[in-house]
Amino acid sequence: MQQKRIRIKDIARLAGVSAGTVDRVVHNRGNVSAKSREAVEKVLKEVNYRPNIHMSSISLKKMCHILFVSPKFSAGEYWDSIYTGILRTLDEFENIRLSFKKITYDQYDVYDCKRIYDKVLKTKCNAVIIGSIFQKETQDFCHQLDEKEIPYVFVDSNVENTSPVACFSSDHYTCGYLMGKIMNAVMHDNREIGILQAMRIGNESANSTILRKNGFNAYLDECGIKRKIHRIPFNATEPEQNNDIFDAFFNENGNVGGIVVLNSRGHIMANYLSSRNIKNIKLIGVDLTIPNIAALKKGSISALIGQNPKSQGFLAMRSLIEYLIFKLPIKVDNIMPLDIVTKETIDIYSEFKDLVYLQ
Amino acid sequence: MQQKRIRIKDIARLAGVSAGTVDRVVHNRGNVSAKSREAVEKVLKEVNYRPNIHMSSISLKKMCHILFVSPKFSAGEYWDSIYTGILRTLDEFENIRLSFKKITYDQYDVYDCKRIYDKVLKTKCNAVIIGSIFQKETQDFCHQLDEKEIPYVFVDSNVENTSPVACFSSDHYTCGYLMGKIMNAVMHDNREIGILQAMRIGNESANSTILRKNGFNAYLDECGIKRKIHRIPFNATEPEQNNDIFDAFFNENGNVGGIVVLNSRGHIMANYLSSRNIKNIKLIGVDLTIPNIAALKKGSISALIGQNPKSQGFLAMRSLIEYLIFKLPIKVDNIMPLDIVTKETIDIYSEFKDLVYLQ
DNA sequence: ATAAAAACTGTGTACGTGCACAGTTTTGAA
DNA sequence: TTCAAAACTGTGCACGTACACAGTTTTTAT
Repeated sequence: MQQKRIRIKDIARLAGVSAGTVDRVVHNRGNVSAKSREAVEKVLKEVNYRPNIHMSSISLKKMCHILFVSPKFSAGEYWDSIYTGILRTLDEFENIRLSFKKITYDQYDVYDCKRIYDKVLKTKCNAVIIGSIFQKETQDFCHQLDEKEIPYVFVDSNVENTSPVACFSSDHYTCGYLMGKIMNAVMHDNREIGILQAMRIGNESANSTILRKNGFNAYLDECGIKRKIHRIPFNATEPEQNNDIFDAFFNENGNVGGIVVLNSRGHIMANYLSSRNIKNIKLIGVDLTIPNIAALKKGSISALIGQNPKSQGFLAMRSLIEYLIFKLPIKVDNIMPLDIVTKETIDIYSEFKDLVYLQ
Repeated sequence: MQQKRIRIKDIARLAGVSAGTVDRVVHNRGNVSAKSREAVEKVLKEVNYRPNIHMSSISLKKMCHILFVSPKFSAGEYWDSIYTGILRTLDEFENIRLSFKKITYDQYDVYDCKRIYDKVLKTKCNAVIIGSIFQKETQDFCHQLDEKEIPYVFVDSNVENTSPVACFSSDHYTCGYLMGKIMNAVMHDNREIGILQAMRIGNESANSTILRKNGFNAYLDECGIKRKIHRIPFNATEPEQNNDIFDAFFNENGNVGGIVVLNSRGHIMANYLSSRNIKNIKLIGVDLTIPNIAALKKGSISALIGQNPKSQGFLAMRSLIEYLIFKLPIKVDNIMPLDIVTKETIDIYSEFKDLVYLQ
């Protein structure tokens, strides 16, 4: 069963070179003649060499600097969960020489994001984990990373026209599609639907919210559902203004029976409905943040979709380490599952997800 | 950030003994005076020593033999998924000296199970992963393992009055409860419900099926649902006889609108219904086996509950390694999540679960 | 043709643990 | 008191890799 593993030394012998040369080939360090390299590569292929990761870890002398760039977050929020997942991986690889830092920007201020991206580019680091909000700015950022040959990994969502080492995100379109399905299941009448989407300053780039909206509409179309759909404005930066906005909306539209919140702020609408004592409107949201869970438990949210952010962070960091340190092949596109959570399942779900990471 | 890790050597110095003595204390190998042990233990506590896992792996000389005892299985079945998970862990720890063997019994023949258990007890091994069907026999088996001080881990379900290192299973009661909830959601009329449970030879011990039934009934009770419920007999050992059994049942009970299959053989009922061209009966099943998935995709099963068997195997094996090799603290009770899968979500679910393990 | 530079190659060490073995002290029986 | 056995303790090696450094060969410039 446990046949003797092939070592660098064995490969050196088979290829008729020294261990140092094999090492140079394996790590692509240069200073190897074409003849030697070919000989070594031939043997490597023949024996399917896989380095002993324990020995690699031990012998690694270089310090590896990794940065996490993401929107600002507080405890229990979506991005905090991603961060927690990253820390979990760091804990697992505590015996490897790694330095890690997070650096955050205001997700409602594209200029702050740019500023932070520039700051990162000036920092000496070996890899970046990116939580992107602004498509175009992130593209530019990535192209500069490409130039500097700094690898990067996406969490939360992919960014087009970039070449990340890996991407860990849920399928936002399917998320919206699922929300349509659930909304249709929980609304037992023919009333109208409201869609909540954040008002963002400047041009609204193709982000997760848009994809979710497309998925939501697609479900309704496919099923031939002909409910009237309203867009409900929503102020993410100044939440205290929302009560007035919502009041105005419901004054005009009295026949709304279901609301879909396409970002993680479902609890704001939930609390509004509670405060106005409106009870017959079904609410579907995204992300198992602490306030969302509270609203779910109270019954003011009917269902939440979980995107497994902790696992995203965990896996992103792990992929990066495998790529950087262990030179292992990495799967680029990784779609995380969407969890449907209701009042009845939230407790078992929470308990479980506290302990569990997907891998 | 990366402060110098404390080594065995450092502890030896701090405790005023040699590295060998520290090693003996850490691994509980005896041959240490009370005075030395106390000194070392004091330092260990103070510095919160955690051995470098890579060095441990490298230096470990002993071969560790692990056995997996489970019901017989073929490719794509429930127990095969658990096995696949175990193999995944073995792959991850390929650099550790491990030997692994599976040994299976007929889950419908308690005598075969006993015979296999006896065989295991005669084999020299360091730990056992147990997939239990027969409660009482497994208890006896475990007590004998206890005597021989051989640690064991459960997958699929827990066994009372035993002291496993860990247990990885889903909550079968909640599974049944969920099935009740789903059944209630998909049945849009007041027709009756059928429950399928395997006829097992000899005494039917408290297994997962019974727990699921209790959960199912509990949901209906809680919601005050007053549907008539029938028990449908089911021959697991001779499936070709089931057509006649089912024919007889449906002749007598024409008003059944939903069927719950409490084991992984939902596809058998699904195929029966298809063959008789019965279309208006909703079917809920357990486990994402290949034939069950096929029936789900065809639409003859409305929903399946997944128990994450791959993750169970993966985690069980990993816990065992952490316990045996790395002397890490292990969480004993580990409840795996239940996934609700429908025709719409099966593709994304399958693709994902092929790559993903919970951890 | 010769020296210098560049390209290439081999050797040797550190990493921290598990464990074997040799060496030392304590215990206990005669 | 003596000596063997038991209990205890310290030393040193193997594990396979990454990487530094010294040494060797080839190329290039004069």
